Amino acid sequence: MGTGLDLPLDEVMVGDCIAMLRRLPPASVHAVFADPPYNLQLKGELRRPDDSIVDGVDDAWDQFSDFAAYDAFTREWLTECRRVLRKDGTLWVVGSYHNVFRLGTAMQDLGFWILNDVIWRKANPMPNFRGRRFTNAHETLIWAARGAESRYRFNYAAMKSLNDDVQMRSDWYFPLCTGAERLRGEDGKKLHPTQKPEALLHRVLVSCTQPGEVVLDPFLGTGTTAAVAKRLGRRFIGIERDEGYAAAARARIEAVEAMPESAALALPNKREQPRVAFGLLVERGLVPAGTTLTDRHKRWRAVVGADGTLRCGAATGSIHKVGAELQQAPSCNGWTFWHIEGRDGRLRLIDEIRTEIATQGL
Amino acid sequence: MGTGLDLPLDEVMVGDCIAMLRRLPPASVHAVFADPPYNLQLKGELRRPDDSIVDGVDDAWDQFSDFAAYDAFTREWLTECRRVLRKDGTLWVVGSYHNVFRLGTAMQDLGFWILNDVIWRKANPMPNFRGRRFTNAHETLIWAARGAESRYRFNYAAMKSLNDDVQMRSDWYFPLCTGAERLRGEDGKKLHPTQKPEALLHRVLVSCTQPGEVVLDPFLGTGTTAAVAKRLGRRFIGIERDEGYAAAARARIEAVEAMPESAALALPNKREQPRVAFGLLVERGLVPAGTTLTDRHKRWRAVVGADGTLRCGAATGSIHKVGAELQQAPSCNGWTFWHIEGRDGRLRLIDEIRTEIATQGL
DNA sequence: GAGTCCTCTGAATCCGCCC
DNA sequence: GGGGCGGATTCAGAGGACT
Repeated sequence: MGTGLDLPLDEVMVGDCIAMLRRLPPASVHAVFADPPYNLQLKGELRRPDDSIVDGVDDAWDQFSDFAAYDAFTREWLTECRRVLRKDGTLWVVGSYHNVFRLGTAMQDLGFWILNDVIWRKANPMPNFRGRRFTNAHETLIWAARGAESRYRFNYAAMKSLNDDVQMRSDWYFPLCTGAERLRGEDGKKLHPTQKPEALLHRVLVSCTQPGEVVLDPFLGTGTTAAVAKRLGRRFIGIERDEGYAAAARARIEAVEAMPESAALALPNKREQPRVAFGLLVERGLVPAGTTLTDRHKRWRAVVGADGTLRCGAATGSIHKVGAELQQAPSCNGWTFWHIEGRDGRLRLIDEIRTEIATQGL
Repeated sequence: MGTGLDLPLDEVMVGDCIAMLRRLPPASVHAVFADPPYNLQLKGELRRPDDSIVDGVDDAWDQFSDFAAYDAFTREWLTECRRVLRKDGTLWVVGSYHNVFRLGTAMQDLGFWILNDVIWRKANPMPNFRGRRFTNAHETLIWAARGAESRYRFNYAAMKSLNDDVQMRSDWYFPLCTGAERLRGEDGKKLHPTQKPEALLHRVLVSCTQPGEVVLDPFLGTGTTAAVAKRLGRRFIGIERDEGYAAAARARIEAVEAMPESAALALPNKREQPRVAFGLLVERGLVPAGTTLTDRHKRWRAVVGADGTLRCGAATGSIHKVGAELQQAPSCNGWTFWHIEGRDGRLRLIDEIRTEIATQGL
């Protein structure tokens, strides 16, 4: 990233988001979180969702022109975000039924590769006062990679541990942003109509970034994304059109303290942990050459070679290859297939021995 | 509806859905439920950690060359559905992140007025076997009126009583269609890859139709929509391209018995409603609408309504209220008063059924 | 019969480093 | 960038077999 010097890190830029995005170098941020304005079709003006909805737009042409204007705006900022995103970066977008279908369609058309749609289930949504619809109790987030070929980051193990050791699902349950977390003016009125809860951003950022990586929010508002990014040891770039919101965001971010990096690091996925060769266990004498390994049901037995290969009749090769060949399976994880039989007859998985050596260092 | 004679009511039409839709008169159905192809575009095979192969949806009907082809198809059938829909009718569509954004965009472009997006949270989704994404644990339904000016039907009180006397939210929790409900061939394999649970259709149809009204499903498959419509005393029109699916649907529908109209009617206005979600047992089919409940001495009998109320002569309302009224008592715990009579004449307390479902979760 | 264990399966855009 | 291969990866519920 030779253009790193051009990145206005940990700053809030004030101005039109498309113009500001154009100032940023390409392929420079690891993640984007965007909470764009909703499409309420009046005079081409874009409004936030708690403004009153315009009724009586029954002219198909008007509708089309309004949606067309929103779509054009959407495609423009998404295009710039995609340019600024690194090849393996991912992008999050939030919306409700008013606009989320336009967002998702535009993303797919521009080449983004959708990974999940995630539902934020609100613990305390506003009731439907007229009793004419179901209580609108959720918002939708779309998570997408820059392209279908991206090798994006997903902190699977971190998400699993956040969720009591079962896979994190696509439906998340969080309260609205209220109480002390909600930014208010001196008059006690909320500063921003759609301030998102920090817990939501916490999960988003922990899921797809590491400390030190750069998170961009083109619709920063009062700075939830930046505040959570700073606390988690991520760098941020915020863009906000409204000077008042931007000022509130800066003050809020200033008051945040970053946690120690040891705490901010996501639990490493197993793929990211240092690899231990089976040969190392042989060299160290933990699985001496000549040892006989067997599977869980003691159906097959194979002998360890001095070079870390296994031999079982004609089958010879890595612990994985021999395991697959014996089972006539397309593949096999030898670590979780082969056991050592102790003197008492008890079986011990070779993966346990690997874990020991990995935690002891090298 | 002067063209009523042309409506092929309570029939399964076999053929291309667009061609069949064009045969139907305009403004003739009250509701549409559509579960179109998702355009999954699966590439290679996927294996579980135990090396078994996932039976993915790779059927020919789900193959489209690109988004443009899928969009064109979508606009065509949606256009015909809108033509066939009555002015005040509503349309439901189901999708996943692969296609739902295309669906929603097309609907808005065609003039549909979105009322809600509803999330079906799956109790038992398939896990993400490679640990590369969040578990895809939901599907999205879009509910829309024919136009912004439609005076559509929403059975608010019925939804509220189904939901423990609290407004029904936009996030619904149901198990997948498995076990006895899942249609299987003689080989024991599922007949259709994407059969929807009847509980889902129960809630959909009770929310937006009345007995006698007409429900159209242009992608009928093995007939879930029609079966639930018949049980609820609604008329149906089903369109299915595959003769095998259509035959299975016809047999399934034939075996369904309509509940008495008194049970099928949604409550016209607010009343005292069940404290506990008795309605959940109704939706899940554990205490089907139309069932007759009786007390321990078989002195009184009352019929279960589709919205979770009880009806016994003039007495109508929650299981508790009706029990109290009949006994002329100040109060009554309906859970420990009402029984279901089995075929063998044995009585079973509804509280036992509640206990079962409560321990199973939600 | 009660309890335990095992097997099967569901709308799935499901790996990544090294050579 | 393509091929080879090491090795990482699952939850809930139903149903059947077995103790």
